[in-house]
Amino acid sequence: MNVIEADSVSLDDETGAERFDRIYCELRDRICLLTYPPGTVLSETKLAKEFGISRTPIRRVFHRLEFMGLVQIKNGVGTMVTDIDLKTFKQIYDLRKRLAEMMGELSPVEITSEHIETIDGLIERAQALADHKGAFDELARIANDLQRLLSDLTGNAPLREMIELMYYRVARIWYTFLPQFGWDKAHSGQLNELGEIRAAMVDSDIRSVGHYRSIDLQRMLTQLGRLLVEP
Amino acid sequence: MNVIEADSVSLDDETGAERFDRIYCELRDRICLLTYPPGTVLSETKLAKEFGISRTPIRRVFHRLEFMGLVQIKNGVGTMVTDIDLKTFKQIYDLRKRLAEMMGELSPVEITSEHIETIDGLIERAQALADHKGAFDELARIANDLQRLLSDLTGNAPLREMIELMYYRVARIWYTFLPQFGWDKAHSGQLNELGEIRAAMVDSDIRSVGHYRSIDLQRMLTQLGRLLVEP
DNA sequence: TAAAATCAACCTGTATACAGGCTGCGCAAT
DNA sequence: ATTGCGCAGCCTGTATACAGGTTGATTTTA
Repeated sequence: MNVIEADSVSLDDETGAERFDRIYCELRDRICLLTYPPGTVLSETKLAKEFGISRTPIRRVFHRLEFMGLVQIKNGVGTMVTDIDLKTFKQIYDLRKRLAEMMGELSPVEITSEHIETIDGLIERAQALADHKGAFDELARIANDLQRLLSDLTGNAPLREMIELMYYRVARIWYTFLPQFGWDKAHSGQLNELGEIRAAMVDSDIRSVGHYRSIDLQRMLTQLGRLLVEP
Repeated sequence: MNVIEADSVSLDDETGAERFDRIYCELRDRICLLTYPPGTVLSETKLAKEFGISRTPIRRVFHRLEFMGLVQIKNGVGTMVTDIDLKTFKQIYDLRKRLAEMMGELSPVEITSEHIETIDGLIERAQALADHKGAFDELARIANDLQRLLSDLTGNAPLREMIELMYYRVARIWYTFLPQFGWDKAHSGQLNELGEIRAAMVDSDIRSVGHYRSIDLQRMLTQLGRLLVEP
């Protein structure tokens, strides 16, 4: 009971902007983690009821998600989670590779011990998955958190916004392909990237951080291409 | 009277989405062409009256403009046209230089005779300004149209979106500085860029188009730096 | 039976009343 | 004269009724 009370009190305290962010992040994550897979129809009314508010603020969130490219709003039909064709997927990955390289070149920030601790935490979480074959959802969450860490290391604010935008636009598609790679490959691949990036971070070499990130995006594309050709 | 009738008929025919785009572009251009200079407070109610609609669709436009970084919405205060500090301005220009280079490298499109005709039209308009000292607004409109042409030449759709986003985010600031450069420098500079880009286009060399664009953005930064140091 | 019209049930879009936040003016107390 | 309070008038935020669009099942008709 106390927990519930404390929870509702903290919810009452939040401003309109904070609530907007909370609901926006919640829905974004549901889309990116495939709680709402591509094609899902979202209803303003139902979500308004779920969050205990009216349609108006939900509509605002929907329009932002549409701007991010995560949903498509159709009058009279509904708001649907978008899918991405392979051509666009590759275009975004090509772009992300370049943006990753730029991360270390445009106004880089100083790497602190906090950053190192954060990535150490991610590595620990990834290593802990060795005995949990098939925990793709935790793998995706770690990828989310790694992206957040890399955002912190991107000093050029507009560049950071774009990198995030492109990340969230394809995250769910990447997540869709993940199981097809097989658990071992996906798991070891993530551990590998985390290790490379950590090494670059302890050297305070943001340029290398971006470089490894770029390489890993290319690796993803290559593996995907192999997957699409062979079977 | 007939004109008014025809006008109102065409307005009645447009869908909600078309009206949204029309009003969005209208307000965006008013901001970029300094009809609403930075700091201007926009009122939902007044604009709703001006366009003959209710606050709701205007709010949608406002939220999009906020996402584009052109306005800031403050509860209880109003919706204000944003200003940009010099640090952010430089960050965006650094980013735009890189994006311009990428334009020719990521999935370039084929240059058609239509594209050539378009830039020839722009060059004509710019040359026609030789006898109109101080027509900075037409200079800005030509720059807008050039940006639109370059968008057409950008095959990578997400990259195109980003280039446009960053263009509109700083366009009004660039326009603010323009008169300080002096008419002759601003005018000849634009003619120069148009000529360079046209030459690259007739060679079907999009890579060079992007390169010249990048160079011109750097030139702008250099001139601005000189302006900020000397006086 | 097959095709066409109908309509009910859902969706988003719009208008509007009301709630809540911010600012600055004016008045009162010190 | 100055400081503080209160409130009017503006703003955006929210809830909600209604308008308009879309779809698909159902009924009607040839």
